[in-house]
Amino acid sequence: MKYAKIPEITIHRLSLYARQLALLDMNNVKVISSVDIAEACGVNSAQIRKDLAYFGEFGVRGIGYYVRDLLFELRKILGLNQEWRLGLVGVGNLGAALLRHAVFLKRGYTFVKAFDQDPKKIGSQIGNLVIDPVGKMENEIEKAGIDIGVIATQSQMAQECTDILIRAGVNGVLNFAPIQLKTPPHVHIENVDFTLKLDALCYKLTAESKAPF
Amino acid sequence: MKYAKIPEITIHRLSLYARQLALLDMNNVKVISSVDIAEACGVNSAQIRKDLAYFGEFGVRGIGYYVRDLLFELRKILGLNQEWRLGLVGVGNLGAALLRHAVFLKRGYTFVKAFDQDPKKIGSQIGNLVIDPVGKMENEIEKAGIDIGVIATQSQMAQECTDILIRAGVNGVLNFAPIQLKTPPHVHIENVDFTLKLDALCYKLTAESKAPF
DNA sequence: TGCTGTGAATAGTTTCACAGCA
DNA sequence: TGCTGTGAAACTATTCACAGCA
Repeated sequence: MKYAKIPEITIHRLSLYARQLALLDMNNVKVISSVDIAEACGVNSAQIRKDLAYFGEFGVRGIGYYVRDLLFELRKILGLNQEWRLGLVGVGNLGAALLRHAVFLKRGYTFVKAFDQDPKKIGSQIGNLVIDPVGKMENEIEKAGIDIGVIATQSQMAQECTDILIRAGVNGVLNFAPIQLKTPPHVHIENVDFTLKLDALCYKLTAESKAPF
Repeated sequence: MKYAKIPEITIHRLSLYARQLALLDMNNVKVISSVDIAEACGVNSAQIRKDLAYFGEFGVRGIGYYVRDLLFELRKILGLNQEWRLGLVGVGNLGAALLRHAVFLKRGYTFVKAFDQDPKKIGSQIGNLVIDPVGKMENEIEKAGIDIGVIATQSQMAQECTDILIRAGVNGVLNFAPIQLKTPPHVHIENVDFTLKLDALCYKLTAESKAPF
């Protein structure tokens, strides 16, 4: 085990491995080799062993990895062995869909607050959450003990809302708005940017049709 | 200009640059330097010049880049100077939100078909689209001339639906399901995976609180 | 034997630093 | 002068290949 700083991409892959192991565990698979995880995740097997080596030695030579043990370790590494409290900012089409999305709950993420600036939405209920005004955010976030802010506002509002989140003490932001947020270094941002992914698809489809065959 | 193969990450950055340039153009900025684009996008300025160099010489020494010209070139490179026809598979919370999402239309993407397997949803209307049964997909997709399939189904359905898309001749898939899709090499997949991003946030927030200060 | 863990080799990406040009 | 475009250097990530061990 090394004490180097861990590449971002390794973390993303660990999450991928964890997901795959959860699937295997559900199917009652007990032991698996790095080659088989690699196959399922579309990566090289040495990559997996290297990724894991940042954090310890989890395998058994000649055998492989015990699915449930490795899953447990990965969840511990990623910090998924605890409940995370999310606050949603912007309850438009996308925001509302996220609130209702089962994936979050299944994985220990709970939306405990939702904010919007539209007076027509404020006070209305989605699931068991009542939508609060953005004006109350700064106070409510601290009260509710929110760990992670989820930005699903229009792009124009995103920076302003993020600033409020940060003032309220939130250090992690999941940003769905297609904009580069400016934040102080202690705040962690992850962007979910599907317009960018769509553009990349278009490039590939276009470049391919231009290429000589 | 080089004829090397272009890294995926360069394409993603080009999309980022294009977005930034569109913003500048809207604000009537005429000329900009790589240093200023770099600042706005959070990258190194040499990076931008290198990325552009894959495709040509778009700048003027001593001056910088003409915003509108560079934007035009980037849109051409990415293939955004045409209309793209999208087909949605899975009209759940997320799928319905995507159909209603203004971002797509603003950028030349149009959903021309939507499919679901739920008999209660089939025939109902969202925007100006009537939801069709998944059973009709293979035929309808070819008829509708769909370029890109958007998977917003449950994970269990995602692979099956993708297979149908591919059989119907779709070569580009934007996948919102948290699963690694298996596809033949000529098919391009982009994954929009916010559970993975959330996990990464949790890691960073956790690792930080463990780190020595 | 058959796997993991890892040093070494390779491949890829980013940044520096400056020549070259409007 | 003040920028771009780009070789060279530095850095980072991936893959190979095999020692080491259950």
